[in-house]
Amino acid sequence: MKYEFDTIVNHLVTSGFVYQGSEIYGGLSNTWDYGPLGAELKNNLKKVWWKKFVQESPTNVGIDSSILMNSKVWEATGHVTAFNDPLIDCKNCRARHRADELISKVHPEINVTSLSNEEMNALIKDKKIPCPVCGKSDFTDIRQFNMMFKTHIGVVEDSKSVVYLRPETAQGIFVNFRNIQRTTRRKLPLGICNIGKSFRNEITPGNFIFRTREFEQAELEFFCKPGTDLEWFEYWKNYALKFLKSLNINADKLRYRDHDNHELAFYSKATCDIEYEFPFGWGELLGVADRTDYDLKRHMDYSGEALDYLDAETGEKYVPYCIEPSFGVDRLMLTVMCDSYCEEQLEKDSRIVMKLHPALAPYKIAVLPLSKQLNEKSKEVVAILNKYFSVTYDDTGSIGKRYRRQDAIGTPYAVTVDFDTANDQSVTIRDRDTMNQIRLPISELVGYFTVKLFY
RNA sequence: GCAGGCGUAGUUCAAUGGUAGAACAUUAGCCUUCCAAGCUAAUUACGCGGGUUCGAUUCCCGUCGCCUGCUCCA
Repeated sequence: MKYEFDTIVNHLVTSGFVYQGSEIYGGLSNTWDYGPLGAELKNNLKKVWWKKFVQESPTNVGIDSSILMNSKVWEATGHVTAFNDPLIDCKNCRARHRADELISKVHPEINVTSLSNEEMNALIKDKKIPCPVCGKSDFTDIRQFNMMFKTHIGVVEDSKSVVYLRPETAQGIFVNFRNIQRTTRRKLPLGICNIGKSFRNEITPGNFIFRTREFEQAELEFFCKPGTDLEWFEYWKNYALKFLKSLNINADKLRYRDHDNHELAFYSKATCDIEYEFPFGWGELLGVADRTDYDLKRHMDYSGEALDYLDAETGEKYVPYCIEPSFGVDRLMLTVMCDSYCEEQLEKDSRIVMKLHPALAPYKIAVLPLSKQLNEKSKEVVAILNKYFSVTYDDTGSIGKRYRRQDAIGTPYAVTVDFDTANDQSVTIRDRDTMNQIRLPISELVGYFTVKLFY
């Protein structure tokens, strides 16, 4: 069943998963805040990612690196000069294009990445490359838009204190490679994980939280011996897909997409995306890239520090290659929210259910007294369960209505306290997906849910 | 950023050059006691700013935001 994107977005916004940023001031374009439910879901998502990529991995460790970095980092990586889109406007129809793409569309044999802006300008004029929209060839000169956000350290805005908000979290890992390798005493292969915010001044953000200028990444930089990189590339491609499937994401809506040579990033030897079929179409969820030894080598050049690795067994010294699976956390959010949303027709009416994996659900258990007179006993049950699980409580409206409310936010279990509870010390557990009910003693609840909610 | 469309309670929709109604939702009470029941109340809206006008939610301009396309990539 396919649902309109607007329908899903509306549900997420009205139920407390996502709010428009700065809403009371008329909003700020393409900024979003996660509400109580969204924040829980996002934390859960990061938790299971960390569990799969750090905790359960024999090779990987995790760090938390800072957003602000020495500007030389971005000179070394090439972001200051190359993380720019060469934009060009058609004077006739006013459409905006990327100059490099204009050229490669008509002349795929030309390697546009090696061209300077002046060369591209000249080429477009010489070859009379047409505008794909109106067909004329009458363009402005190329204008460079740096996609990195700039700010200043210190209260005085002089040029010496310019710093950038990182456009990717990866560099926090590369610059720490030596520290981590030394302090953990790990041998290669060694993977280093990092979750954090990145910032890109995108030209065209949109599709709700799919593309925003501030976004969160969950990245792994996996360092290995040159020559073994393609093997690891395949390994992490599979691992990433398996991870997504373990979250009950519909496998039919997931696919690999290999990058053609001409669309590879300047630092990458091979890249494969995993895409999800959103209601608005296929979109990238994560990318796995073979970054080769590009980053470490550049940092060696620019910092003058040795970042190579000594294999004590063989005596070999080399600069490791790096495989990077890079997740967009907000895109993962959007994926699980879209994927789990459904509307079910029941006998008398219908219900909205978010069939979230229990490990991801904002609330694991809703405690619902059958009557408001049972408040006291119900709150005792809450106090037992909330030591272990994220629990919510609701005593307003009919019991059926409260079940529906929990369905709509993805709560997998409801515990109902009724008039027998005081006598038999038992409660009814209602399952979100099947709507079945079982009765269980209160003393067995924690054990029961621990098993049910295990990821 | 460019082109087109849109902007009235939380949601879905009305009406109007004389400042707005409904349904659902929400909250409280009664009733009920395991899947959106009923009754009685209550809360809540013309995105923002300026202009025309005696008077603007309505007309005009600007702005902000949203949607669609160009775009792109975590």
